[in-house]
Amino acid sequence: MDPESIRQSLEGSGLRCTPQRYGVMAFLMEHAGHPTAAEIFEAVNRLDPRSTRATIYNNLRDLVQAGLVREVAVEGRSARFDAKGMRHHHFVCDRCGSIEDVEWYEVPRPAAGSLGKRVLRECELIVRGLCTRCAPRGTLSAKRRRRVDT
Amino acid sequence: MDPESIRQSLEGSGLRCTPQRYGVMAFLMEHAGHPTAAEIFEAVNRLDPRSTRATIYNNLRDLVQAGLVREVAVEGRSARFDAKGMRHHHFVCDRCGSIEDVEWYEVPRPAAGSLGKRVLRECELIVRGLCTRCAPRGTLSAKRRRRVDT
DNA sequence: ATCTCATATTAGATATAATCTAAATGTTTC
DNA sequence: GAAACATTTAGATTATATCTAATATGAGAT
Ligand SMILES: [Mn+2]
Ligand SMILES: [Mn+2]
Ligand SMILES: [Zn+2]
Ligand SMILES: [Zn+2]
Repeated sequence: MDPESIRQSLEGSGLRCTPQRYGVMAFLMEHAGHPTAAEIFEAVNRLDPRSTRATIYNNLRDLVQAGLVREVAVEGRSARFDAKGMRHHHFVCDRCGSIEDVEWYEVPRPAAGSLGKRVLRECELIVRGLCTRCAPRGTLSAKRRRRVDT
Repeated sequence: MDPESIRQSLEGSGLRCTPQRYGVMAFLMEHAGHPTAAEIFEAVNRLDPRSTRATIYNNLRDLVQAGLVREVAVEGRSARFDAKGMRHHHFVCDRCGSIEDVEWYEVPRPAAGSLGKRVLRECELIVRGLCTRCAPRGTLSAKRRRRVDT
């Protein structure tokens, strides 16, 4: 990912380009795996400038507010994050819980009658099933939902 | 909601129909508002047999395992629950964060090519926008995402 | 290049949500 | 009614996220 373009998208959103913030943004752009704050913390600190937990959370909050990052809507304990690049849907594995991107396509909107006075902005999809790694092991025992390690 | 049918769905899933468990299930069936564990705790205890926090969580876990209840996939700190009655999609308000049901309809599946070897089970929709209460106030200031009280 | 100050980072404390523990209570089976 | 099993309970514990207020720093102004 182009370092200069990251700097520019940060500054274009009125955010200073600090090493810590840059690290979070760069990591999210390079990893479409929807990491948790803890995973981001560990990853960016494995390289250089040691960020604090608080800094990671602060930056995630700022990046979300700026519209560069979003928190992914999934069930489960900890928030997962996603650099907002190309629009896309999500696939969630019943067995291991991994979340993968699914190529964007327009989805038919609910009938006007069923929406009432609500103002609709977007329709996003959550596709569920078994991921490539879990599919072979059969459709049973989709219980544990334990995230297998990459 | 018919008390006897609740009892039956519990026992049909191999769960004993205790007052505490019944209370959780009945509350979820009567309130399509996707309450948190804390909200359920407070509500069922406002009536009679005082459940413990642990009991609420235990029963939610059991009900989810039994397939009678699901945890709703949304962003945010605490888990939200939903009695699995009729299939439906969800609407999430950008402004107040409220989650409402949207009448079910089949959604076109992703192209086979974009799914790869994944095994697809279901496609559910998250519709975003402004709820009936928030729509009049205009589309701006969709920032706070503070849940307004009912 | 240096100054300046709004912004950002930090360590640690605190808050909140969820789970665990082991003991007590309730229910079913024999 | 005793044994076996399921459920509830209070309280401790863990996990996740946020807050605080002291310090450091980046980027524009000079
Ligand atoms: Mn994604
Ligand atoms: Mn629902
Ligand atoms: Zn999987
Ligand atoms: Zn609203």
